[in-house]
Amino acid sequence: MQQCTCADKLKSGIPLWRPGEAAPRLPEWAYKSESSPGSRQIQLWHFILELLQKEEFRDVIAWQGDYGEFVIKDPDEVARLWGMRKCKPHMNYDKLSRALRYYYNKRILHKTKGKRFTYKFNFNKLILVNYPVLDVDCGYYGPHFPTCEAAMQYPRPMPTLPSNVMMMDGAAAPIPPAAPQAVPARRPRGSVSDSSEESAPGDHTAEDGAAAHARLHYNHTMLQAHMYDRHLQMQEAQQQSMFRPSHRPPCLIPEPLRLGPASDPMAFHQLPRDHAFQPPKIHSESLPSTPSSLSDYSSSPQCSPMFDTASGTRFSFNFNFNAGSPFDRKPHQDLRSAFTTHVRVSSVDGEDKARLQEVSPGRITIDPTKDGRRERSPGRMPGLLSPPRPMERVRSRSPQRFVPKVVKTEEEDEKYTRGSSSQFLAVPRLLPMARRHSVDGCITSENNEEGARDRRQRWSVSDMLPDTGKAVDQEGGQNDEEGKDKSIPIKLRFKRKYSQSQEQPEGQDAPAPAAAETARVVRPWLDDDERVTTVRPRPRAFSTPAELSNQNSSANQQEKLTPSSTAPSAASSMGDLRREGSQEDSIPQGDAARSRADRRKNPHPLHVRVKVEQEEEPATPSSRNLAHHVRHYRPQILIKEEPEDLDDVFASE
DNA sequence: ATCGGAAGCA
DNA sequence: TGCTTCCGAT
Repeated sequence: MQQCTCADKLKSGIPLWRPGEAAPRLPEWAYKSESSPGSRQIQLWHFILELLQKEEFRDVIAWQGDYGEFVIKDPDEVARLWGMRKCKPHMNYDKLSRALRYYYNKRILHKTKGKRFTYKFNFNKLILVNYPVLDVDCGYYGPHFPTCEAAMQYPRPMPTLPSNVMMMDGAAAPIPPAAPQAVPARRPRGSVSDSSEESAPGDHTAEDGAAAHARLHYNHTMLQAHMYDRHLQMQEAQQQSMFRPSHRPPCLIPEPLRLGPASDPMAFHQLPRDHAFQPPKIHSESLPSTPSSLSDYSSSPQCSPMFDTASGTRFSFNFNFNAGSPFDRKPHQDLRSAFTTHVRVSSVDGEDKARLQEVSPGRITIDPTKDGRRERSPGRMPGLLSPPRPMERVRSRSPQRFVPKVVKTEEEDEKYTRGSSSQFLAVPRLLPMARRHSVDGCITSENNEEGARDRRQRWSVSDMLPDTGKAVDQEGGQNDEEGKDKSIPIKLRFKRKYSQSQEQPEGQDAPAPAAAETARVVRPWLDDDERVTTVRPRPRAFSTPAELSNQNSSANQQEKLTPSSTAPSAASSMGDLRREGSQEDSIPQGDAARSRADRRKNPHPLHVRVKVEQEEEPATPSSRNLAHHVRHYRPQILIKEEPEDLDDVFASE
């Protein structure tokens, strides 16, 4: 019996059939599954990424348009190749596209509407699902298949990045990454195997499992943190370009320091360049012709998704910070969006608002006690930037000082529904709190009277927090209902109120604005699927609005954003924020005790509400496919930013 | 062209 | 579980 599988043939170099040939009559082995116990077949999206990486298939399938977007130029050929790989000689585009459509529900892909044969990867999803990005075991797949370390042609550390700022789970100091030599032997190309089992940290290295895991954790955190930073920088720049006269700062990011291996926690960039995967060009007509003034981002990366084909499970990106093409920016931003996921600012003081987008990974503070100014939220700081594996739903134990002011909009609601999934990477708008504005139908309280009432409302809310010891409704029994509710636990009372307000139709016949808004906006409890972490904004000195105001308008084109965009855009969000921040002179200082300079240098950390949000279940799953849908029901992360504490917010009003 | 239900397969 | 196959609807 011939046990030769497709995989065997591929490994041995025996072609199944050449692209372009008529569908052959396949030999017997071709009809056998290549799957065998312990090794899963290649998945379609892996395969797509493979093709996208290979130069020779540029005329068949290629990156195009936005980041993660690709166009199948020759559907029949792609189908044939896929069928070849899967030993399905009758594969065609109709079938292949059905498989692709299944990725819609899984949020791996979505269709680029209006563009034929054009789909877009949801790298956000991929990253989360395939966490960790880094692994100590990095397979090698030949020149087209980057090793992990090559994939992590990591941006050189920011000069401002202290060596001890990342503190995950209480770790006081970073664990240095393994030396490159520790990377295990390379796997020959062609071994299509799922390394999910075989690449567990420590499996192939001499280091002890805990250390490996810690390092992995660290690496992943660093990666995400850095991406997060770059994401924010990009948003900042783009947003500036949208709302400021054009003119660009000479250099947003200082020339990176060349750090030695000992001091460089992410020394991947010192690895040989020939391992680096040359990313597909992410050029496109949708990207702007960026003026040279933009190109002085010293560390603009070439950033391209890469699938670790050897592992079959990991997904990574290439950073080439030496190859800063202006065309890199959009992808770059999207990539970072993938890590920041959804950021919303709802309540910060003027300066923090203005600086929020400058949050630096080097300043992401997991251990909040470092700031001696005041005590922070206790308890574990969940992995906003380093999600635990597996993703766990953690209930924040003590959200005492945590008074979120989340303005929930229909837009936001829709954003997380499948219907608007075309904006996977969109970052929701940031809603300034100190001076709340009406956004998409949200009720405002701009005038003084309402503002005052609003303050009372919010104070009352904070007073109702369990830890204040003042669980007395200072609203003075606005209605009988509320008086009756006194016997109800506070949290439940608020939940009820919140729910009621959510059910209120927006717009006409709204109840008293302040009450409605307060009820809608303030949600002082943590839901079961929410957690709290803390982010410290990067010091203002790193980039100022004035510097950023020089941004030209090309980023606008780059984003292809319009005010009427269906989904809130990062840039518009940041625009809201920036405009708020620019009014800082008109906003009373939130922390009178601190000088402005001091606050620039040491911005208050921000509480971040991290929501592990279940995807919306697809509507009306069929009976048979119900289980199917459930299988694909995966969590996502929603990040909502919160003020460090109430003093800043309330004092600023 | 695209979508998605349904059933089947490994 | 991840498709593959088929097919009716839009």
